[in-house]
Amino acid sequence: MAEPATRTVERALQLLGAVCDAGAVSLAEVSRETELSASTALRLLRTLENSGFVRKDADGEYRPGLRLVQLGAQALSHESLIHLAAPALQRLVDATGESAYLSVRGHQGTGSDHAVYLAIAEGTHSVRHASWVGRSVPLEGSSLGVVFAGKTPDAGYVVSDKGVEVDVTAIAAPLRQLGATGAADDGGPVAAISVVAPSYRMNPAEVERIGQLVAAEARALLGLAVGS
Amino acid sequence: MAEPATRTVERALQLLGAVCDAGAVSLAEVSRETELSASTALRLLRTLENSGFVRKDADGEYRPGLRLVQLGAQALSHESLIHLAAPALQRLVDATGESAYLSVRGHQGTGSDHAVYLAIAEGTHSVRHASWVGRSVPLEGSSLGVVFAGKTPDAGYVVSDKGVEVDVTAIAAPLRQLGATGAADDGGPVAAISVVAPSYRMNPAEVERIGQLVAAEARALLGLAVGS
DNA sequence: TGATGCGTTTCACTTATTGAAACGCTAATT
DNA sequence: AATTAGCGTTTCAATAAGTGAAACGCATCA
Repeated sequence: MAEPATRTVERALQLLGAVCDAGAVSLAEVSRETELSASTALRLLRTLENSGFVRKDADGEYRPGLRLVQLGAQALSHESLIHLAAPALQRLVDATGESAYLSVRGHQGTGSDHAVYLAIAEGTHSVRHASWVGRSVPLEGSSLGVVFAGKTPDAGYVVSDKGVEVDVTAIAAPLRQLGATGAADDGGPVAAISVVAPSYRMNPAEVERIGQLVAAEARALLGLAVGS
Repeated sequence: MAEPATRTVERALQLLGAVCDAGAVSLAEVSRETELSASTALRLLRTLENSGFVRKDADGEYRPGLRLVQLGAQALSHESLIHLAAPALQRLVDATGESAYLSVRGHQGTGSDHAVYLAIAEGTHSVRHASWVGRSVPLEGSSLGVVFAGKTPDAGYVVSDKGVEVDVTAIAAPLRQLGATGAADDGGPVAAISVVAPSYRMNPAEVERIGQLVAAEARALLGLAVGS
C-alpha cells in the first residue's frame, strides 16, 4: 500500500493530525512526534495556517484551526448515519438509563486502532458513563474492538467489563454494512452502537436485556441506512 | 501574504475543501472547480484518500472521509467557546422563542467572507428560523457582517432585516476578545452570537428587547472566556 | 557566563511534483 | 454500427519544488 502518494501532502496531513491529537503543541514537539525536521515542519505548518487548518495561539502554539472546525462540522452534519442513529441511541437511553454511543472505526494507520464517538445520548442515572463527540478510544480489549474485528457472536452483541476502563461494562453491536451495495468489504463493520454503564449496576440478566436491545437497534439501523 | 507556502499542500487542502463543499463530487468536477489538471487532482485525492480525509463512495465520487470527521469532531468538542456559549444560547431561546446561533468568521481567502455556525439553539415557535452546525453563511449585508467588521454601534448589537434572507430579521452581537491577552488583534471580533427570527413577528420594541438580551449575553461571555 | 532549547532563515542538492498526451472505457449521439 | 464525447487512469520527460543541515538570534536555566 501507499505507493502512489505525494510525500509533502502526507506529511502535512500527518502534522495536522498531530496538532489535533495534542490540542496545542509547539513546533519542536510536533516535529519530534512526526519525525520531521524543524524547518520542514515549520514550512508545512505555515501552509496549514495560511489555509486556516491550524492556527497559532497567543503562546505561539499550534491548534486546530477554524477551517478544520468548519469542514468537520459540515462533514459531521452531512453524515446521515448520525441522524439515523440519534433516535436509536435515545431509545437505548430511555430503556436502560445508561449512556449510548455511536462510534466508527478511526482511521487506521498511526499504530494502534481506535474508535471515534460520533454521536452520544447521555444516560439518565446520576452516576453514568460520560464522554464526548470526537473522543478517540482505544480498541484493544474493548467490546468495540471485538465488534470492529468482525468477531461478534451470533447473539449479535459483545460484552466487556474490565476493558479499557475499570468498573465499566460496555455492550456493543455492529452496524455491518451501510452502503446499498453488499460488496465484500475489507472485513469488519464500519460503525457500531454501544451502551456503557457502571459495572456495579449490571448483572447477567440486565446485561443480556441490554445486549438484545442494542443488537435489535443495530439491526434496525441496517434497514434504514442508505447508500449515501 | 502567502509567500512561504508549499504549493502541493495548498492544492491538496483546496481539493479537500472543494470535496467538503460539494458533499460528493466526481474527479472531473473537482478538477474543474479547483482548476487543477485531472492527473494532479487524482494524485492528490489519492493521497487524501490514503490518509482518510476523503473517501470514495460506491459511485466513485469523493466524499469527506472519516479522518476529517474525527479531527473535526475533536476540534469542535475542544472548542471551549461552544461549551461556554451553549447556556447563553439556550437562555436566549427561552427568553425569545427564536433560534439563537454562535458563529465565527470563516476562513477568509476564497473570495467573499463567510461566517460559520458553530452552535445552535433552536427556537420554540413552530415557525422559526432553522439552520445547522457547520453551515456557512455569507456576511455581505447581514448583521453578522457588520459585527465582524467591528462596526457594532454603542448599543452593543446590530439589527438587519432584508439581509441575506428575506422576511428574516437577525440581531447579532460581537464576542470581542476571547484570549486572556487583550492584545490588539487584526481588528474585529472573532465570534458572535445572534438571534434570527421571522420579520413578521418583530416590531421595534421586540427588536430592542432581544437586542439588549443578545448584547448582554455577549458581554457575559467575555467574562467567562479564557485563553485556551 | 556558558549551556541548552527554541523558532526562524538561508541555501545548495536533488528529489519529487507536474501536466500534456495517450489509453481504454462507457454512454450518448449520429 | 459507427461516432463522438466525457470520464478515470497511466506514462514520462522537464523542471519546478521541497528538503534538511547548518547557522542565527533569542530566550531561559544552571
